[in-house]
Amino acid sequence: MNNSSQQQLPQQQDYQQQQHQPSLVKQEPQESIQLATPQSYQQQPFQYPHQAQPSHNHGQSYTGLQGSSNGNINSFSALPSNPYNISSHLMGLSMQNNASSTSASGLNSSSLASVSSNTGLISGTNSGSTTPALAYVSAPSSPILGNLQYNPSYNQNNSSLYHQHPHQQHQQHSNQYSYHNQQQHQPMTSSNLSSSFYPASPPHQHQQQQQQTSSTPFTGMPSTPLRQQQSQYAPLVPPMPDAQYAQYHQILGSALSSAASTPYHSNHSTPYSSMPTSPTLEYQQLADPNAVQKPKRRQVKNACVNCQKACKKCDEGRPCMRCIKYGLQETCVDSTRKVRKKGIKRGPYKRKVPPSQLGSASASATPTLSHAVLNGGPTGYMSEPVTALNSPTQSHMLPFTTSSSTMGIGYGANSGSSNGYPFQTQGIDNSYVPSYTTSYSGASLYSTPYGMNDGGNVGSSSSTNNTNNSNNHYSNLA
DNA sequence: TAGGTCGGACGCTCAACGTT
DNA sequence: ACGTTGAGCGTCCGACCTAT
Ligand SMILES: [Zn+2]
Ligand SMILES: [Zn+2]
Repeated sequence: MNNSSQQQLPQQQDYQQQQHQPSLVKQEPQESIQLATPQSYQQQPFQYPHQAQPSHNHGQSYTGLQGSSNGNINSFSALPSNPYNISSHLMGLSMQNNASSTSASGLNSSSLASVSSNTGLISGTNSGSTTPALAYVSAPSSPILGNLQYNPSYNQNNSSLYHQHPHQQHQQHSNQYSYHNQQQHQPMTSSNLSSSFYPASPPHQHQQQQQQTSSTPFTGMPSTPLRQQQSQYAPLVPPMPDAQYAQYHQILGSALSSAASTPYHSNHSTPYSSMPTSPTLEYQQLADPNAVQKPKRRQVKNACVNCQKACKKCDEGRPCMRCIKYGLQETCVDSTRKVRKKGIKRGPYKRKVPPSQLGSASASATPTLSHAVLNGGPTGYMSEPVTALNSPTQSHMLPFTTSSSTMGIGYGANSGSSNGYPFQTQGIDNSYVPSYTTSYSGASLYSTPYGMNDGGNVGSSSSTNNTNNSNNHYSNLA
């Protein structure tokens, strides 16, 4: 128990947007949580390629570690009655020790530590070193806490960000909440962040990464298999019984067997009404009813933090169906979104060519429809070859210019053109090279200076000065 | 069989562009 | 001023694995 850690809670909670958005930092009442003396978790040195960070940002210091070597750290003197949420108020302790970080006051100088409120997870990273680690602090009275856990999450430059979404990280300099739900957005406070530790998902240890090898940054993992440890708290939060689930949602039984299978709920605005067989898909009517196409997927504007981390379907309700199912209601809050950067020059736009000039290319679509043009896409765009049976039927608008203009042909566009290179090529082969076996990805085909991949996931923010990262999975945080 | 991970496909939004 | 383009960035499908 380290009193000092308690004292620092308040000041360390602003792990994330502290400097840029002070106002968003919510000072939550700190609870008396007693933490074991933080110890720098250095015993498991492992290294990861500096450059080759795993996609998905596994290494970001979402949850790093800080914990006693034996994992038995103490007690949460004030555990909430809610079995599913140990404490939504526990403060995240965060410290960092990297060059760019802000002051590292506190606990172990060498690490960034944080306490996951709802799980009691204490995490920290040692950005400067190669020994990030994560520990779960067991809370005796807690039904869901496990014990020491090593987290492969390593940290990159931005270790200062606690439980932050990769995409958000790259923009820490302009941290702002999404224009989307500003009023709903909550600062990444402990309660909110804690949610970022997805109880139902133990620390992310992707198998492949661990056992592997070159591709894995976690080659030097501790001898103890993470998976083994995970099992201890596998369901950190046991799924809520269906009955309860049903009650919660006020819907009848059978429909509740699983959130996935029965996404519909009156409280959830997401239109599930015409739900096809696929449980998690939401569909929209296609422009062409005759076309046998893959229905368009609908997304919620803002997934909750839990779903976001799990990369699972969320809905508009709060708590969302999924969180309800897993007893994560308390941490089901909207995830934050960054504000799109402005002032980015894009270069000249291509002009679409009228259908008539496209030859046989079928371009039936509405000319004015700029987005999600189905089948054939807008004029001047060619949809993927039919040969791509597996390929998404959504037309990935592959801009191809009929005119022999100098316009860049071949953006390796993906959705909406995410991966194209705006105007330059910088030596990169911009030509469009279809690779339809599965789905092509401009990113995979061409490496960009930014390691661009798809729109949002990897290196999306590429054009920014972001250092960072790569993907959008919150994994490690569990 | 259920649930966790996570690569990457796909969708949405909106500022930059272009045109009127 | 308004329509279009397409990049930024988010969601979440679905394959793969492990645990039960
Ligand atoms: Zn959700
Ligand atoms: Zn939720």
